[in-house]
Amino acid sequence: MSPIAVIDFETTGISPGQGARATEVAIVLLEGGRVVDRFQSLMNAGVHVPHFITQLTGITNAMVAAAPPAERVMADAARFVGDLPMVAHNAAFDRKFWQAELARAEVQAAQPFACTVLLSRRLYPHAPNHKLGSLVDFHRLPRFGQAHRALADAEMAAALLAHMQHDLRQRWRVACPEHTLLMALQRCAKPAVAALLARHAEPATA
DNA sequence: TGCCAGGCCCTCTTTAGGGCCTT
Repeated sequence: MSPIAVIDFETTGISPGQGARATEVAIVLLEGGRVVDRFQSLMNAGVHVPHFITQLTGITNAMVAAAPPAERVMADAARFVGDLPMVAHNAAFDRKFWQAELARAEVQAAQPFACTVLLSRRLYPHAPNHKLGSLVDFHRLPRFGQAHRALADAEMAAALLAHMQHDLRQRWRVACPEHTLLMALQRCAKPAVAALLARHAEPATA
């Protein structure tokens, strides 16, 4: 199975269009259901970290001030990812920051993003909700480190993705749940999910 | 003055509204 880069950002706010900047990025490479490599760094974008964000993440202004410049971190992150397809939990959020921070670093960003929220809504419609922590508990997956830190959340998103790929193989008989299938699945209208998975299922053996 | 994200998705919908999800 081809590797997938699972990413998570910690930021100063909700939208780069409103001036929010990244404070930390973590990326884990998932291959064959296992994490095979990791990238993590705080970054200094020269902005103030709101008190609310420090309470949520534990990331302080002093930590960010001591971190390497955001442009250098993002250039390193882009080299780490290469042209691998990407996954994030609520990918619309992380994709916005990935593209905005890479643009500031003058680095191209063309990776396709799949979203574990959209996938979870299709594969597990009976989950109590689709927050990352709730899904980790719902599927009885291990927790990693401090929630709302980038590496811990990226590890949990990767564990969730690996669990989805396992279920696609075991429950829906999908032989090869690669990133292209994940992209098709997350775009698929919910009533058509079963038909899509059936088209990708291995033929039943006699 | 008052507002300030945005894409997805459900429903008391479709000429709309509001909750979810991320920090």
